[in-house]
Amino acid sequence: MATIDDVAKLAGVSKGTVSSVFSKKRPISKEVTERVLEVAKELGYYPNHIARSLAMKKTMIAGLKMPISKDGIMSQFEIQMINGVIKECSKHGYRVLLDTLPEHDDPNQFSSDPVDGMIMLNPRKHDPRIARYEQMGIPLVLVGRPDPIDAKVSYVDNNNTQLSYEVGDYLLRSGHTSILFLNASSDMTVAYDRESGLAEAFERHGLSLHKEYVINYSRRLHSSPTEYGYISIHNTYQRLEYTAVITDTDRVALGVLRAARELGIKVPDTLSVIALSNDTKLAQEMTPKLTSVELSAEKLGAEAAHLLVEKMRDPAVMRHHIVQAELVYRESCKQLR
Amino acid sequence: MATIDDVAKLAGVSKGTVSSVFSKKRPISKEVTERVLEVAKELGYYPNHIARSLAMKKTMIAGLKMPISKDGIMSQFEIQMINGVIKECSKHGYRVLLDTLPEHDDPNQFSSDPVDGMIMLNPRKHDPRIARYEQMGIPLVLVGRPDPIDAKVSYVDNNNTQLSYEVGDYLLRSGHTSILFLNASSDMTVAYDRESGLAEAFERHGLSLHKEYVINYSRRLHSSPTEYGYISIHNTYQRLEYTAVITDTDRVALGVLRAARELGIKVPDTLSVIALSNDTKLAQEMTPKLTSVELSAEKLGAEAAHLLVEKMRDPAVMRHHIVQAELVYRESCKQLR
DNA sequence: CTGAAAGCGCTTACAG
DNA sequence: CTGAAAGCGCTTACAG
Repeated sequence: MATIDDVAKLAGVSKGTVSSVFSKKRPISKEVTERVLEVAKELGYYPNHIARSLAMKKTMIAGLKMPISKDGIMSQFEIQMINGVIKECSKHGYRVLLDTLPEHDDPNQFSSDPVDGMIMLNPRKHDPRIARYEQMGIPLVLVGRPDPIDAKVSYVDNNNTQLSYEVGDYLLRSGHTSILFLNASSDMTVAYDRESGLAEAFERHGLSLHKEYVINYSRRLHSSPTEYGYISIHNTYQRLEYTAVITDTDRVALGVLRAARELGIKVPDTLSVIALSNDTKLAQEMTPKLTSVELSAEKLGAEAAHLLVEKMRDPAVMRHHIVQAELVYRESCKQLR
Repeated sequence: MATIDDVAKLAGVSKGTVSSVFSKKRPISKEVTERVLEVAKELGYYPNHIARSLAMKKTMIAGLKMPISKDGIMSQFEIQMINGVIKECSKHGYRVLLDTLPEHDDPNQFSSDPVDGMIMLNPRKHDPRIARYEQMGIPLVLVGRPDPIDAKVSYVDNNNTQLSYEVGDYLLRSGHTSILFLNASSDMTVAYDRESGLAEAFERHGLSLHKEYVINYSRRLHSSPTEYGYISIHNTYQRLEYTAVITDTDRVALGVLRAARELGIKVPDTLSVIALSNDTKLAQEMTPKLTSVELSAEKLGAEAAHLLVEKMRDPAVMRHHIVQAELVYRESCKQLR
């Protein structure tokens, strides 16, 4: 393919002039501009992004480091997060490089990415990569908090514990005292955070969260989140007699609603339902419309990207940002008093 | 940050030697290797990907050209497709550059991407970018067929026309003669393809597809796909008296089911419902379980990536690949005879 | 407004 | 096994 040299020669000008015609960084006379453009078109010349990046030390690309799980499945949360990153980046003229390649065993094989900055998902404990990006002088923003917490690194995160406290408090204040909690899979830190938040709400109301009212999703036991919700209601409703159920996601709630319909339980009249995340975005399209928490995975991504953009402008910027998930009241909960 | 020169000097060797230590492209003695590695570590040296790319004319990055809609929403189809692309690319050591930046008005501003090849979504009619990538010598694979069809470009696509023929044929053979078609937005080529496939099925059965039985989604008129399905049933059921409805996606079907419930229409007893795509993956979690088409968006992405990897190895490769969408029979359709 | 030249940080024949 | 030098295709002071 044609290079800047080819164009310069054929147009009878210097490379610098051709460069300026395309970058517009210094004024070029109209005649010359036209001649260069014409020749460029004739030759099918397009500036080489890599060469330009090398010369300018700037790529206008933001990296997103996101190890892909072995089964290759991205969660809805990840997907929305990516979406947020992309939107925010493209707003500022950055493109996004998805780096899903697994880490090489040999740290010497570690190669820099052609990026101006990096967003890293789910940092591990004592993640060595954090120091590496520091050394390379690549601005870094984490999604999820660093462990141990490091005041020198920027990150964004959700307020999971506080959130389930809020949800629990809302239901308890509404007069519900017996609440079924269909939590996330127990190996997720978010499940832990949520349970402790909910337990705290119970305590605050002089009650306690009974173990048998907490069920965890299990990929092994449940064929799908919806099935998980469906089965759990059928298995427990007679026995436990709760007046409200908190579900992991809206998909789980979908199963709860179905089971309720079958059992003749009116939602929200005899059973209130509330979902801790709005995965499928279908909450307001259900019958009844589902009261749910907007986790704002997308916002999380957008905030991370926003922070990164700032950091790329000024590497001294250092900040933490907690994205407040928001409880959206719709039609699936009822005040008992 | 440290460069190859710094390392070379401090280790008392040439740049070429340092280069070889990292690339392992030619053997370096053990002593020298160790010395270089030590110095590199001390200096915090990591090879510069951009400089390497320029020298090698190879980036190990695949581009994914995907204009982001103004509201910034990616459809489930796009998301799954991206997922497929990423999986396949990372399998072959490629990272993915998401290029969501809107096309610049000025074609002279068009800049090459730092990629070894490109996957482009939804090519437009007479898309000028196709020729551009050709000129730049960048291997290109389209997702969706080029318009007009160009034998020189590689692409993957669904068999949309045939598929809706199949769906129509299935319903007609089942004894349905009056079918409502809630099609995609009319500006999408897929909407055209589907309608012509369905019309063909009608003809084959000696019938014809009446215009008023075909409704197109409109972002302006409908607040959501689900709403589109819901409203459309309410607006037409008394007047048109169909026994089956084909919907654009499963989300539209969700609205249809809700409207049917309200109107006391039994699905599938008095109304059969079938969705042409399985966007939310909720088809089998609905009540009744929805008969729907599995478009295999992810497969589409993976196939595109696979083709691209081949093309990057050998630019002469040229191929079309049709991903067969599959009609999955569940519980929402009834045989009338 | 334009040119000549150095420089960005690597790789790669060529030589030894 | 290693070095010196040219080259990848741009940008950017410096000079005029």
